[in-house]
Amino acid sequence: MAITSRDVARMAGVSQPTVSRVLRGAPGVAPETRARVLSAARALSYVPSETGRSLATRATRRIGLVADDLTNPFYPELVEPLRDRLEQAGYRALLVSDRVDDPVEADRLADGSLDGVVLTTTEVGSALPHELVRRGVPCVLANREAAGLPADTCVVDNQLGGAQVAGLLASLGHRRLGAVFGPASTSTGRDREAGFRAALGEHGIPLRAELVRRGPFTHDAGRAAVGELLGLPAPPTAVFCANDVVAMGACSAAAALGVRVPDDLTIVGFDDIAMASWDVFGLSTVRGDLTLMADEVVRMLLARIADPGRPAERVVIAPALVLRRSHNAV
Amino acid sequence: MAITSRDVARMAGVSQPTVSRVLRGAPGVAPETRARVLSAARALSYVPSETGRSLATRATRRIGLVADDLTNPFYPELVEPLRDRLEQAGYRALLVSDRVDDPVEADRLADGSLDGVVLTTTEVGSALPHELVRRGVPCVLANREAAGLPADTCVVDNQLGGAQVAGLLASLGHRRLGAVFGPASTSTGRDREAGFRAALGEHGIPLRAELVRRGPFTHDAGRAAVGELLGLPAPPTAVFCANDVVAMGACSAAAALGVRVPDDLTIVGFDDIAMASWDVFGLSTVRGDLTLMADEVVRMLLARIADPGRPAERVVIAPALVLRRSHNAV
DNA sequence: CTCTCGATTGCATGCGTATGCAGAGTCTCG
DNA sequence: CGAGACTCTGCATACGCATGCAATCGAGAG
Repeated sequence: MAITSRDVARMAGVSQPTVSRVLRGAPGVAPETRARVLSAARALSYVPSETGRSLATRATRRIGLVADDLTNPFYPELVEPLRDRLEQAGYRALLVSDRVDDPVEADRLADGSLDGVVLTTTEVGSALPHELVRRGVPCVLANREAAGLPADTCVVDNQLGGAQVAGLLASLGHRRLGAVFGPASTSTGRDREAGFRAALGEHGIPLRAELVRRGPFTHDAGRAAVGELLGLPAPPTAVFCANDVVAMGACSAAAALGVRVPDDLTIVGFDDIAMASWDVFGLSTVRGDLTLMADEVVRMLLARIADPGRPAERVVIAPALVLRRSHNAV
Repeated sequence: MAITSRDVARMAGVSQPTVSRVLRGAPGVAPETRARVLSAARALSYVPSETGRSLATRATRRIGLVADDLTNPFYPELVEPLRDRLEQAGYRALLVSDRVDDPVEADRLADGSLDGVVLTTTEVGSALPHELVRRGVPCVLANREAAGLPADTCVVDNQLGGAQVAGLLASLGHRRLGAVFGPASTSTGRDREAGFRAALGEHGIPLRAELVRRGPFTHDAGRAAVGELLGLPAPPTAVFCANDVVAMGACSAAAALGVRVPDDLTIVGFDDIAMASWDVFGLSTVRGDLTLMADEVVRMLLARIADPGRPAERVVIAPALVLRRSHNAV
């Protein structure tokens, strides 16, 4: 059915291995032969079968990018530079969904169709990364980390980021703070909270339990949580949100209740996704350099593919406050 | 290195083909043998090689989803139901980037690593879909269509949607209309514009050239365009935007200039992405049922894989106005 | 003119799985 | 008790490409 290297060989009057050598640019082929093969290949629209090649070389030049929820705009923004870097390195990036609950997911990632995997939505208790490491699948954790896992990791310093927000709110004079933290099952949610709380403590600012909410990294969670906070008798003057999407939910809550941002309420997010800079939000937030993260992740992944036995690395990226218009002094 | 069916066979004391039969659930294997094989497979953490299987069966059970720009939230929302439906049908969905300019992209999609392709970001002049059809790669166009291409297609009735918006604005009494149309190189951009213009004509409402802008489907394009329109001596009272992201750019422009929505400016988008319902936007827009689109696309793709010679189908999905708070009567 | 060496190219085979076919038992029925 | 039917299982091979090794050819050296 499909055209194979044999068809090309027949047409060019050479053997199949010669076709293989020409198309891979292998040395030791006479220029005249090379030209004849290339011309035959073009005439037949021949495309080497990835399957055949993979079977023979035992490498697929494909990397799986595992992202749970693409409708969270953070992930496309992380996936994009990862894809670029991988492509530069001669690998194709394949986005696969993360059905953490599904035990066959590990099988799917370990079925030999991928040379490596980048996990971006690992949870603290996820079995997937352990499973992959156990099976010897080269694997890098990006964005989120898993405790006690000897795997290459690249994360933003979320604790420092949380502390930076605490410092900002303290310097603005806020004393009645609210927070919508992310899931404790994620290192991002946990670390941002820990850094925020610790730094608040250093500034001698309390964080009252009744002004703290917790939820998934979604707009609706932020909207519901901040809606509640704003309905309290003594609402907070500032809210730290687990990430930008949650912060936008906070903006929604404020908009719905007629609360002005930043006049009546300071909102700070985390991630600095592209939307954060839209005028309707003008969100003050914390930025981690995802391009740098992609660089490091790809570097580590390629190193591990080349040498599966190398010790695991952990790269931490410094965050930076991005000050826009959603914060105000008291 | 990796565990193969031979290893399992050796451990279970059977032949390799028997292992293959057991793991595929083929009939004609004694229950006792089946149990021994399964136990050996489990003990060895054996996962059948997708590559070997693909080579033997000449099918990969993988479908490529081609989406140009995942940072446009519309695409994740289309990709998600597509992925679900494909998975239900026993296929894996692989998101691949669309480098339309790159001529090797067609090769990558036709290298035998995919059983079929869904194109979501086709442009009118794209060579890719023609190339795929020519090479016999089963292929469905979703969301956007390409003229004169005998390929299965599923689109929203964009002309009707544009007409519905025109009707809405007319009924609200708007007479000084602005528009930010999408690229003429996309069927969505072109058809929405055509339907809008035609219906305006029927209502006897002019669309002045100086109030029309055109640009890509991005926030920044909408922001810039509407910023210009609002700066005119006689700005429009309503703007129809090519899609929701552009409409959100319009919201940004209004916010930046202190123009109130909908009091001073009516904004209508297209697509009804999830963000459109956020309180900060409350965007009135046009909805196409992407779940239905995914159903139809997958149905057509599977039918074509089963019978490559079948005639091409074209399914059109009816749009519906979604009225929120970004529109107002004059 | 013969020998050696290098440049090309073909041969044979392996990668891991699926499958048609044959062979070995087992069972049943006459 | 024998034969045909049926159930299992193994054998052989194909899928498309890559690669080690041998073979061939030509050219330059001696």
